[in-house]
Amino acid sequence: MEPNPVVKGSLTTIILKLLEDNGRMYGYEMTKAVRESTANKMSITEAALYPALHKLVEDGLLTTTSEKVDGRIRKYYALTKQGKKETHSKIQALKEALDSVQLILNPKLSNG
Amino acid sequence: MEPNPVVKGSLTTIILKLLEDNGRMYGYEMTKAVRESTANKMSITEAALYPALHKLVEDGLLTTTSEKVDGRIRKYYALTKQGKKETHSKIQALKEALDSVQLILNPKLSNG
DNA sequence: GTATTTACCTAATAAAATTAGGTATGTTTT
DNA sequence: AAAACATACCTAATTTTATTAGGTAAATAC
Repeated sequence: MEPNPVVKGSLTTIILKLLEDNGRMYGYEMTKAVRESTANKMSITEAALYPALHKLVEDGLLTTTSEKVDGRIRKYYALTKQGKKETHSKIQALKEALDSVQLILNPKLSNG
Repeated sequence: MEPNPVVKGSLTTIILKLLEDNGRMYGYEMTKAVRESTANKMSITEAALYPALHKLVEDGLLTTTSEKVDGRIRKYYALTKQGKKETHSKIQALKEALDSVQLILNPKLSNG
């Protein structure tokens, strides 16, 4: 079974959360981390991931450093000070949004 | 506090869910239902809603009937047979997607 | 009679993801 | 050694979806 793409609009926040938890990561590592933590149910596609990473750097939320490991280039990403600040509020906002959708999918039956 | 828009990509499934629960509804009613069931935390904007409804009709998942109530037109929407079928799988898919994001936001700490 | 609520809608733009690739090195399998 | 798979980066074109920013019109509340 192919893993499904992650919930739309959540990618940026997921990246920030991964970096908050792990300090620094490279792109390919993030795709594996998501597949693992969701038991292969969801994945982030590289075609969505890399542009999102570049935008976060552009917006000043991430910094990047390249390293050669085993003959291959890795671009590590880490949160900037500003990135750390915004991470908290974005995670909070996403959690609340998810909770609201849950409320709609599991509405209160209480009318009596 | 203004309610936030609903999680991106979830609108179509939310519409189907509302109609599954309520039999038939009109657009404006759906916007109120979402605000109510989320305690005014989330709303669906009409600018997103109406095009989404029209597309669902076009795709054969909804039918519509117009009624004049208190001098104003209401366009009621209801699930077609095909709409009912697809509703189940779309709700299931959205639930799994939400669960996966939850797993990423609340990762297992279990490494020992 | 003004504001708010009900009730529908669209056009232009922006944001985000998908589709569909491409490049290159290292590792494993046959 | 060739083929397949995994690692690791990337982009261009398109599509999907939502936002911004309105508009129309009738009923109701103030």
